[in-house]
Amino acid sequence: MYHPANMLTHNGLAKCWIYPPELEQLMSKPYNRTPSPPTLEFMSCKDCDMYGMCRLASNGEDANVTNTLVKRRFVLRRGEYLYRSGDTFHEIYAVRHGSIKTYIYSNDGRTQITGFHGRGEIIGLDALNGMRFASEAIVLETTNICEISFPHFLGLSRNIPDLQDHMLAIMSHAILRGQQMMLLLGKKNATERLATYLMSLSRHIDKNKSSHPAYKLTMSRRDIANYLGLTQETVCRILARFQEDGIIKIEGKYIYFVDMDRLANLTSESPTEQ
Amino acid sequence: MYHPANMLTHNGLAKCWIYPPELEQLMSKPYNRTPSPPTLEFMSCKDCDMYGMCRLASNGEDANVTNTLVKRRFVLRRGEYLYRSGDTFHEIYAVRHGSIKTYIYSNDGRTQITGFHGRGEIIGLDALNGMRFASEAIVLETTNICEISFPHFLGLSRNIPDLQDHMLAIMSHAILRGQQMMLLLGKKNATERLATYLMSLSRHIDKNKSSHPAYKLTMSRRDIANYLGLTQETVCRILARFQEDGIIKIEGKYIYFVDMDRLANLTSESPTEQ
DNA sequence: GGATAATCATGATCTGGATCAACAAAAAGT
DNA sequence: ACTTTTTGTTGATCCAGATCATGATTATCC
Repeated sequence: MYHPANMLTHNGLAKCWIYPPELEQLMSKPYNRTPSPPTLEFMSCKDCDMYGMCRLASNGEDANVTNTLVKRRFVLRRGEYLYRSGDTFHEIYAVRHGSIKTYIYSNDGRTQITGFHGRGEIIGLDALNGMRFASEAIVLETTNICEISFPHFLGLSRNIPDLQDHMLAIMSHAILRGQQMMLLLGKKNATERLATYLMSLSRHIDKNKSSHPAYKLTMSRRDIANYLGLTQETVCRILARFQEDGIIKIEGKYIYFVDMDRLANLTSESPTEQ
Repeated sequence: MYHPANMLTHNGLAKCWIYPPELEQLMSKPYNRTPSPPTLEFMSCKDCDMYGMCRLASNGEDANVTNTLVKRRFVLRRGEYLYRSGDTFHEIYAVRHGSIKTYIYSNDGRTQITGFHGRGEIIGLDALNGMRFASEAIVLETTNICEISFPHFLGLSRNIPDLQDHMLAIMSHAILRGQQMMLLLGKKNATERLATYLMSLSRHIDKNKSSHPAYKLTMSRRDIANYLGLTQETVCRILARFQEDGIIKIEGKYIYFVDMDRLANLTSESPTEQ
């Protein structure tokens, strides 16, 4: 399997066994070479999109307490790999807090980013056909990850049919997402791609940051461009135009959504649907 | 849900209950407005990629006889819909023989073909999140379809864990396919796209047709172009160039693979993998 | 079988976004 | 604090593939 030279280490050792929320919070605090990491506020399982699934596994009891599905949580920092292509598959992962990018290689070394994954999202599902990861997952900011042993999950789902149904729905959703990306890459122009992408961030938007809903872009312009089948320069230019037009406002890594209706219109999708 | 005006009828009535192979064969024979339909040779379940799954459902017995998983088979003809976007989801479908294209709409009416599906492939898996079809499936030639009731499947898989695993693997594979398409649409040029597409047909290649492996293109140039994020004209030109270069040979709807090694090199993927 | 409509093919022109280039700003490292 | 590296920004130029146009085949329909 092709791997271009890469400075980043595969820090499997950064993983550690499950620990109480207070300690967890402490562990993700500012740390040597990271001047101002995102503050990792305490997050209850109840705020996680995976809560439904975790609760199903716990027979309806509070998943935050029972930990039936998730046996292990750990923290990874920017630049660390969660898995690499070719790794044998044992676990799937849920993002509890933070963000991760996944990408694949063409055989001549070009890469295509296949997704940015935020809180509550499950990744690694592309590996369970073939039992090896075909993609790579790299962490974009200090990220809290729930690890789910796949054999353990299968065992649980034998007795809890709803859990199986839930997984099928999640995988079906991933297939849908792929189809939407085919539409974006195959039929939309650069402006529409950017607008669609920015709108898709709205799910993670922080409404308490300022007068306008804000989002912290943990990925670089280059990453966004790669994901959308464009170049860095084009992404820059279009973001600048959106800002000139008063649709967004950019301040460093933060993007403020000033006029989301207008942004929605630029996606070529009606704003009500999604 | 958006539906552009369309001449073709949603012929749900073309469906009929399961019937013996001989009758089945008879039913798909030449028929009024179809001057020379593809001859539908008798096909045993053993030749179908779904055989493994059907046999699992039948507890290892011959699926051709037991019909545990598939309760109904039917034939659709060119231009008929298998399902349309917005239809409520009850069944998934396996292509037993023939070919089907699936596509989605952007909200302003552009379409993106999301796949061409041949024998042994399962379609409809994108619907089980939301329980409505998000895509449309239209038949490209006289096609033999196995219908699998999804609730029935779920019931079976409760008692047959391997069946569930098999389904997860199939869905995982569909996710992988989507990622590969993102790479193709996001990073490959027109020549590479065509070469990749033609190579992907090799799975269905008929080696007995002539001196060279042959494939009958049941989809139009326009469909291929749409699928690959190109225009009709570009597809035409590149196919013509491939022919000039002695890589393929085109005769009407048939394409002959003259030099598959050279074709594989043009995909940007090493020929050994895939 | 002959009219009509799709589909396919190929040439001429145009353009959205890539590429190239040069610098500014921010991170990371010492 | 100061250097080095990475990331972001903006302008000038170029080109792969879209668009436009026209005719040749091939299906479809009555």
